[in-house]
Amino acid sequence: MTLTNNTFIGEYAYSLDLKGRVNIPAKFRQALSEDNENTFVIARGMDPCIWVYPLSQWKEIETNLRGLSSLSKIHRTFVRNTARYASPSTYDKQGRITLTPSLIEYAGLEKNALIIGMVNKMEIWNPVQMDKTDKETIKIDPAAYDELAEKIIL
Amino acid sequence: MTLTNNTFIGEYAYSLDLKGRVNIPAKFRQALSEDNENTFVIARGMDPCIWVYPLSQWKEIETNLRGLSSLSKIHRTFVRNTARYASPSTYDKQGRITLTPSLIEYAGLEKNALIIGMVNKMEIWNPVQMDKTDKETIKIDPAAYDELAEKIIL
DNA sequence: TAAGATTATGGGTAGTTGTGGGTAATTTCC
DNA sequence: GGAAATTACCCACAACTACCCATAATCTTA
Repeated sequence: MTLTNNTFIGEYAYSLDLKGRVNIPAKFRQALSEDNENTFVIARGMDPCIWVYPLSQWKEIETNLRGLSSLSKIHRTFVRNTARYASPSTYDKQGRITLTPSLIEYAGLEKNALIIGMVNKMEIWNPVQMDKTDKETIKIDPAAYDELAEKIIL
Repeated sequence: MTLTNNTFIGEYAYSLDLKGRVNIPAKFRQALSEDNENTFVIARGMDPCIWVYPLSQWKEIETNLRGLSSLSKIHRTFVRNTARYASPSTYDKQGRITLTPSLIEYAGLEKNALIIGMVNKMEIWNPVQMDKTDKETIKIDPAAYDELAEKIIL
């Protein structure tokens, strides 16, 4: 079953090799539309994980960043922090992308890598860190979901 | 992987040699479109760093500067400060540009240089100064980012 | 169930990239 | 006009990265 273009769901466990490479799940690769040229853009996530965008998705973000003027300090800082840790990565013949040492360190990745589909992008986590974050998440005030209820029908 | 034309993302650590040369990351050079003739324009950044524009991008800025009337003191000052320290620099066969002593001093550059992709341009920082600025950035009111969150979906 | 195809993981190699230094051409200054 | 200083261009090496091949495990299909 082929998924909707550039849409990622599900969870996969892979390993990170000595050269900093991780496999992209075959299903995710198949979901990539042609214009992405087998390329993803990896960046710092808001949580301690790596965000992986399809190239076309990232280009939209770039377009928006271009619209911000560097005369504004806030805008400058935002562009810098967003673009700084981002890096394009084309997957090889075996379907792997190479992560940057900086992002591996940021996400605290070791041998194991958990890849999670986030619909418009994917996340790469250290499984240990994911567990920890899961436990903290439970403490979220259920009332916070009320706001979402207005936006999303499950 | 060839990037989008004249678009720069990512962070690179290079060294400044005794002749005042720094390497331009290979990826950035490859992203330069032909009409730039291997040339960048270096200028003072708003932060204590050097801004490096592709020649074509700089020409657009010049056009915008032409549109400012010197009748306004603010405009006069802005044009003067922008144009004053700007200088074109073509990279050599090894991919390095030569910085001016004035800009090296302004950015407080020593042995190490941090090159940061800012989408439409790049920044050259002394890593020590960058760290300091990063720490100040953390203090920025998170609410200020909310405005941006409405414009850009990550 | 068995054979073939696909997928996940490891490692080797050739080409590219970053850095230092050298030499010739150009500019500056007396 | 000539010497000194500066700049631009070129060569060489070491480190790294992208690309390729090999193998084992898993899934698919007849």
